[in-house]
Amino acid sequence: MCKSLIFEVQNVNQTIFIHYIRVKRITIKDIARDLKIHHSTVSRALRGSSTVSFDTRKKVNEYAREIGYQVNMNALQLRGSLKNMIAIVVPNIYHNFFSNVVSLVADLAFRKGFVVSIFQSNESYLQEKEIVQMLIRNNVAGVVASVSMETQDSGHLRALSKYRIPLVLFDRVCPDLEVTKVMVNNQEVVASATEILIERGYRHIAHISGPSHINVFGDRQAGYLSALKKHGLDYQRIVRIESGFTIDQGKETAASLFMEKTRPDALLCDSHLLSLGAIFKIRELQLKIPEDVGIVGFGDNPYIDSFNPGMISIVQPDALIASTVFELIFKRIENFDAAISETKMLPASIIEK
Amino acid sequence: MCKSLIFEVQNVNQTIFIHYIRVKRITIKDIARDLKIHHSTVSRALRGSSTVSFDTRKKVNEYAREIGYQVNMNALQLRGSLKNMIAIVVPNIYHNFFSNVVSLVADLAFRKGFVVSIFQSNESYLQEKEIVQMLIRNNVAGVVASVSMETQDSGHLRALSKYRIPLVLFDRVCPDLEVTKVMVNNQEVVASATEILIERGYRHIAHISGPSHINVFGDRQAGYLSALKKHGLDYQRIVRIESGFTIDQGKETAASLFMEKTRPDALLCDSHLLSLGAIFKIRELQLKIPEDVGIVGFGDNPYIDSFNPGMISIVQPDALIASTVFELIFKRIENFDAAISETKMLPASIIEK
DNA sequence: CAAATTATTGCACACGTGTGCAAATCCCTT
DNA sequence: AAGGGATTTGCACACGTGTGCAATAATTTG
Repeated sequence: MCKSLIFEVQNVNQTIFIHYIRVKRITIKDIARDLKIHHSTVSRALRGSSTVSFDTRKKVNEYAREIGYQVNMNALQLRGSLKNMIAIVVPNIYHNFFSNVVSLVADLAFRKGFVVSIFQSNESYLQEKEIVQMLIRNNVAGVVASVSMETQDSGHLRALSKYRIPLVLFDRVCPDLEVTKVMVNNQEVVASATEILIERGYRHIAHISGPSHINVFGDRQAGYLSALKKHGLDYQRIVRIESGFTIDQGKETAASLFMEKTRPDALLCDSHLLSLGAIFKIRELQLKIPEDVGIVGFGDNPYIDSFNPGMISIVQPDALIASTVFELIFKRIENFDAAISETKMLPASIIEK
Repeated sequence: MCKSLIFEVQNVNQTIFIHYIRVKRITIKDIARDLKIHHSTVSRALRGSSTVSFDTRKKVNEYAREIGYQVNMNALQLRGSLKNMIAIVVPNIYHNFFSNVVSLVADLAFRKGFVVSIFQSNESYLQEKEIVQMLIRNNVAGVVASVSMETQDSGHLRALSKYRIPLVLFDRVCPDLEVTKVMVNNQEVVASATEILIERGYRHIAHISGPSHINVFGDRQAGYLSALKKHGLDYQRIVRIESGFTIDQGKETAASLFMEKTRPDALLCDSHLLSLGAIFKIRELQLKIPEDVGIVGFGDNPYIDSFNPGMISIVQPDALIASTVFELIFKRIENFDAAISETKMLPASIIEK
């Protein structure tokens, strides 16, 4: 009944064994046998075809329900390369920004009858590549992604086009890839936030950011620099963090910045967790926010503001991003060539405390 | 090249249309044709069979890589009901507890070569049922789930057994279902937390909980009541919230509790978001924590404690839960009948501030 | 009542893959 | 050169489903 065979597969960085299990499932042929009719008739009856007599249709549907028949999607998809799964690939889901967007897109897609799968790259290019290849193997209808920090090469994403699987990138995108994109006006909003700091009198503003080859961070760094230039400030300091953002990194980076000969009096943090870490470190150092140090963070945590740590928050339009992303991927699933290379730029807002 | 057909499908509560797209993909037959050999030889070559000559093997693999061939998992799964996808079904991923556990299980599974899909029931029984049926249709290797608040009937989960798809429930489980379970000692830890409140002098302790038919909440309510009884306290007050937990609900519930004739002097909150809401309301009312009101919350947010709102946190062992869950689902994927109806009870801990 | 029309059902194939078995090719030995 | 074993390749089928087409059954028509 249950025969198990072992299968060698080359994974990210190790050879592992996948155990494939063989079990028999209830099929239309079982129904056909029991009802003494042909399985093609069963198929038509289940699809509600009017070429099947009402009696047969009724009998088949009732019996199918009785024995708990479920169609085998693999057969269905194999037959016609039928697809009803949308995959979402994000660096992680513990950043509220990602889990919010993912949640919202998933709900919209579910309502339209799609199955939504969520995948985490863990900010690893290799894992991201592995995931994308797996998605091709699994015949997904469409892919929504925000790339990892390590991702510079976009070959794995190009492969999706080869298989005519539509792709929509959001937030973090590949600049060299001509594909549907949903982005936030990072440069503009960070420039504004920096100006707010300047207007409030801070003169030594440091920017804790990510690798500049990622549009999100490159744009923010450009916005930061343009604001400094506009106001003729000399001091400029960008710390680029290459791996994923954590609270500890926020703490450490803040600590080392405060050790530098020219101490910053304001921190512009590109991630919610970084700003939290920075705040903890600042409190440890017995400094006050915003009197001693100004903080700008990305407030993807809806309730953190309620603790009123005195920071300025840049808020991304999660719901708008999600609905735009879904609208575009849906359009492209219906017609692969539609909205290709379309870029939407959505406005972030700033909450001053 | 791209023929699109429309398909009527009965969804949760509406009839919707799924657009199935037909595209042709690169197959081993393409490789066979180009290399003028039989597709079965290609198949063997790709699998690294030693019955294929070294030259042919090399030629095939190089060509496959060159044209970007990816195996069609649908065909693979259809052939032998091969399965390499683990599905995780949770009420949502915006509660840190769930996103943490999901994240960790996903990573462990990925390392073993499984593909992990994450699904949200949104605390809805109907959506949960829909998801589970879809998982059966899609031939998953195993299912990990934490049920929605609405889930009382477990028929949809039983259906998994019929198809011999292993199931591991964690945290919120179905009491009437004989299946592998990973739980936390809720009753015990809540009893302890309640006793801590009592020892600190609080006498009117209210409990904001969930529907008692869910083990997690039923157990916690029992723990709460047993502690009160043990210390001979009269006041007992349980507010049962039937839908998902939000910050606003925490606020509202706290507000209404403080309007009652006997005002509670401590709140035991069954969710992180509930306790946050309660804290905000308490601050609004100009009350102090812990002087005026004691708060116990489920601290599934690792950094919230750093804001030191003066609360007592019950911390669940996320990593241990995740590794236990994965260990069990893996065992059951290898052998469906192993560890069935095994129940693991893991210890939560209390952080006093 | 026979013929024509329509309603219903069965047959066979395709989708992409892997594998048992047979056929074909190769190399070695005598 | 012929036989024999070992190596390599091809053939055919199965997995579950849906659909064009043909065959049958039921109904209507003249």
